[in-house]
Amino acid sequence: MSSEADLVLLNSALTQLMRRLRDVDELQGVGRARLSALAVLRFGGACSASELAEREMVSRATMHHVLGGLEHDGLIRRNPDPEDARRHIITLTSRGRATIERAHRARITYLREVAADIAPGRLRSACEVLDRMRDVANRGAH
Amino acid sequence: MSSEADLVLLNSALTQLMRRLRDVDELQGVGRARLSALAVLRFGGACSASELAEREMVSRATMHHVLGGLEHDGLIRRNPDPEDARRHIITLTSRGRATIERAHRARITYLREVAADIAPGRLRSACEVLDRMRDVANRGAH
DNA sequence: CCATATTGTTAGCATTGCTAACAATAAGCT
DNA sequence: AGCTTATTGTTAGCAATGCTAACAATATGG
Repeated sequence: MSSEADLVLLNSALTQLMRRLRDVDELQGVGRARLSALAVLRFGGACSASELAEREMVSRATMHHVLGGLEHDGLIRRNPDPEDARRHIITLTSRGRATIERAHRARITYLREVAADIAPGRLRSACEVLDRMRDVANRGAH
Repeated sequence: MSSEADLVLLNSALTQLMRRLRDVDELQGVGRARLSALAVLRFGGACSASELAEREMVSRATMHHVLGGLEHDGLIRRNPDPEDARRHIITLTSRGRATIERAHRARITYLREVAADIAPGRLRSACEVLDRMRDVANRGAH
């Protein structure tokens, strides 16, 4: 039983906040898809290119291109899988890990600045609400 | 004085929720940049191509391409400005207006579903928090 | 052993973004 | 008036991110 006006406000706030986070990301000099792939590797662990494509909900061909760029920039390595000659296990290089951690820090720092004048209790409640919404949304997305 | 863990959670929830909203957008059969341009025209009013580019924080060349696609699909019109022969005033066609309103409805409907089990008071508070954060972020972005 | 599936790869396309250049037009200054 | 400068739309050309369709190499299941 949520108010229409609340949801409209939420939609535009989400959209514009996300745009600002994109601006923060762009300062890293690594594209969105590449940064996102690094994040999946960092927080989800090493895996094959196909599995990475699946986690990112992107085609294998697209992930192949993204990984090509990341490898060219020395942020990942493609290691042959000893148990399956078709596969490559994708791992972060130390530069790759440093890059994604720096980008993550930049986002958190930015969010802290932007939330500076929000009462801690209200902020926490809002985070819980969004986390719950994310959960419900992801449940439906599979 | 915001907790690190809250902000980390907020970042991932924002990112993933936004991805779901993108999925909803894609069902409209109109690309992101085009949908966004339609939204600016619908909720900000008719304006020139350059002004549209500025509002979307995108180059004139990029906006020119986006408008080309929208015009080709019959969603906007480029009308010569009687007061300035260089300019075109961009207006929505009725199909363009219908398209952006349908897309907006789809987003709101989706958010309502995803927030179905959140208590109205908590949801409202969360919306206010995000609205405030958006305000602060946009203040810094100009 | 043979059919089928999976994995990575390539080719080719569309969309979204950029910068650099250009012509037409407007605006400002002397 | 004329001359310079700024703005507007446009084009060309590039890069990144996405797609599908096809292919070879390899696994897997009968």
